[in-house]
Amino acid sequence: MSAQEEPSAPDLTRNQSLVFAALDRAEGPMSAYAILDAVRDEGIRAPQQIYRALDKLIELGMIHRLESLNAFVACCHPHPHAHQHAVAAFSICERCGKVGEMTDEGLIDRLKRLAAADGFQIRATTLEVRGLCADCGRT
Amino acid sequence: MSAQEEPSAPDLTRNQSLVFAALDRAEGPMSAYAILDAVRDEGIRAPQQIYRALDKLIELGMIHRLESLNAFVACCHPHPHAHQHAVAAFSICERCGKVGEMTDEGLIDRLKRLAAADGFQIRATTLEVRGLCADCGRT
DNA sequence: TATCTTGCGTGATGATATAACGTGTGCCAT
DNA sequence: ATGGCACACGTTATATCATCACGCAAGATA
Repeated sequence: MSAQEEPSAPDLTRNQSLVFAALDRAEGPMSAYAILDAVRDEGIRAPQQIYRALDKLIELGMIHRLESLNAFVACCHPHPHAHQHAVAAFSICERCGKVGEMTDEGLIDRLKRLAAADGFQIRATTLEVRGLCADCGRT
Repeated sequence: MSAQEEPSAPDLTRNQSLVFAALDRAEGPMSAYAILDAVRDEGIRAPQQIYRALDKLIELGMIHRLESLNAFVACCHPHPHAHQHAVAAFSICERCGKVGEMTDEGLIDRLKRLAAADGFQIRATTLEVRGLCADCGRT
């Protein structure tokens, strides 16, 4: 570990901050265009501005993309950036839309080994399950 | 298990057959519009016709959707339809585009348990890894 | 026959994502 | 200081992916 790690995320640009704030407020997944609507008042006008911010935030590990939803969520981890965060699995409730973020080192390990058996080197992982969350499962 | 299971897939409609054949020939993922281009000669003209066929083929388990690619692949399993097929994990090479289909019952089990710990009931699973395949990994 | 279901064909539209271009700003080696 | 570089920005246009809504036709079924 090297010396200076600010605990919070100071180095976001204005657009990146606005986009992250919108996602963070939402406490649920938002599409890029929903985010655009949410920040239009702050002077952002074009999809491209959103997508550029999203790319950066993903790179920083502050948000995740949900491929099966074409949407984005703020990462649930307490510390907003820096510090390696493990590959996450997402549970997406098809009834209420709530998204849970889960981590299981053993699961990831197993996946890595499965891929490695075919000589495949993993660079990124998408792990999403859809179904009913605890609340909705009670019917 | 009930009585009649034809070993092959006889009950596809014309459009469904054309779409499946295109995917099967390709031996790689195709977008819906790429499929459309591939079957335009056979009289198919509109996206809707493709998407309807894709929906049915997915329902039959003959093809898979790759969420992280917004594309589709023919299922690698020998038997084209009927007979329950396990949840699959896909490895997607970012260099050559090749897609591998892997299965690991233990992995799925672990995922199920992880979800169940939160009271989540799984109905569908997306499991895709991106990286370098064995060939491309040799640089 | 009357009705149901299922798939089809079509035109329009909605939703998601990127291309391509130029501008501005900070950095810093020359 | 000035020229080059890297990076984010703003904007227009366009590409790509997916669905809606309508009506028609054929086969099942009662």
